[in-house]
Amino acid sequence: MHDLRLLRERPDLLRDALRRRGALDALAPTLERAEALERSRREAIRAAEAKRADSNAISQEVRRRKQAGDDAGALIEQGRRLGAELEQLDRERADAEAAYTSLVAELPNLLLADVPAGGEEANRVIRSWGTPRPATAVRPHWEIAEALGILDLPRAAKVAGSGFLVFRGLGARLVRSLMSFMLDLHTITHGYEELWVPAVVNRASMFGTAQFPKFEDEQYGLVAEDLFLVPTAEVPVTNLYRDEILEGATLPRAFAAYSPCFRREAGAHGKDTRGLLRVHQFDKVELVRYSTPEHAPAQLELLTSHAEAVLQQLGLAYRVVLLAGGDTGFASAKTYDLEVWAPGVGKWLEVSSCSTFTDFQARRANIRYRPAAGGKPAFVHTLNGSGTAFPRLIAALLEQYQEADGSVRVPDVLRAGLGTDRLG
RNA sequence: GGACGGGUGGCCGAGUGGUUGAAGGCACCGGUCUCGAAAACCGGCAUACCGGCAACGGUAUCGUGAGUUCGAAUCUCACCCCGUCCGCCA
Repeated sequence: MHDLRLLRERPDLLRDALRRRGALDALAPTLERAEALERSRREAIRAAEAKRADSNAISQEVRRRKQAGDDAGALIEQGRRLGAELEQLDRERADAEAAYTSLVAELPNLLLADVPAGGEEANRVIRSWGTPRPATAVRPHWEIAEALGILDLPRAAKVAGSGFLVFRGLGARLVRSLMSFMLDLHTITHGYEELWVPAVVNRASMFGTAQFPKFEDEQYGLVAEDLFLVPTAEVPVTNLYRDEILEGATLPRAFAAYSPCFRREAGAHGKDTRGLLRVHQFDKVELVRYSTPEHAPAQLELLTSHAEAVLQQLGLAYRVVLLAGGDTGFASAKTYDLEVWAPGVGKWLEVSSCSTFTDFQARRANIRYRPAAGGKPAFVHTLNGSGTAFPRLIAALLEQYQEADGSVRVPDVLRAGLGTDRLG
């Protein structure tokens, strides 16, 4: 959600962001309609409020006359007629406002100045870490996992459907170990507060983080309850402080939460369908930070470094990619993707996406802070990043650490949790 | 799932149809007093939108939404949430 005043006074900023997102052509008509709607909206508000003022004045006069013992019958009749007119004007106002806000809700966030224009091809690798294992003589992870008996895709498909997972034995224990490893790293070393949150959320939460209304068809819903399975812990964690005012002195605040994540992946049929690359339910430890506006850019760098630490401790080669405008998510103002090298499939796999949302989510969710220096409450900046998503990480681990004899070496930091230094 | 009670400003809390955006208190800000502080006292203190260069004016907001009424925090209905008791249950 944008500041409506900014929208009115600096439409050039929005146009620039849309251009860098490569969405200007697609959204220019929306923008023009919004600008036209804004005018009729204001006219409707003015008309309705003027009529309401008349109506209020009549009510006051009725009261005065009644107290004075005078007859108010004619006035009451006048008020009645005014009320009918008012109803009409109010309806027009409501229609104009609804049309305008629903249109504005479709506009993506502005972009920070250093986000490159263009689509995926304009993404920039900012830095790399580790030595990628050559993509030769390494089997893809689904073959390794099947051979080790730690993943049972056919039975997962039987009990739930394609795109769902059953880990078994050390595979299941690997998931559990990753959960502990990541949460310990972020809470003990990086200072995050650990949260355990609902796996379902309501509409207001989905709107707050901007999954709704634009991406409703990506979500699994519990129809009878009007609740939705979380696509990421970002939703419950960011909405934790919805409609609240935080003390400025308590910022920045940092939360780490494990949750299962559910995504319909509508429209992604046929892409990365094998193995662990794209599934409907996966596990993730999510990092969320609340910041004042001035510190948010630095907070994004810090958050990204915390997600990177996971990969470093696991000894996995990765690269940090600054997404171009066209690849940057709807609500994000700037995003770094962390891509881990998976030699078996010969691809860099996105295991984390670290973003700053400026005040875009905070407006929608009405999350404010009272500046420590005093002054009016202002919207916080929200940030989040995966730290990290499990399935693709597991794929990279299996492919990176497979030995010639078919077994898989376990990185040091997972040995205690797994109770072994070798799978197979 | 059933019965009853309740949701008012940053917080607590009055208010059951008419100058109530809403008493009072706390917190916060400014001042007087003081060497300084506390206390006491005085004053200030919601947000959003619309119009206006501005002073200022208007409108909305008492859980949410609809309704009754000339007029709703106050009456009606639905829903949400919290509490207490009962039932059920891992």
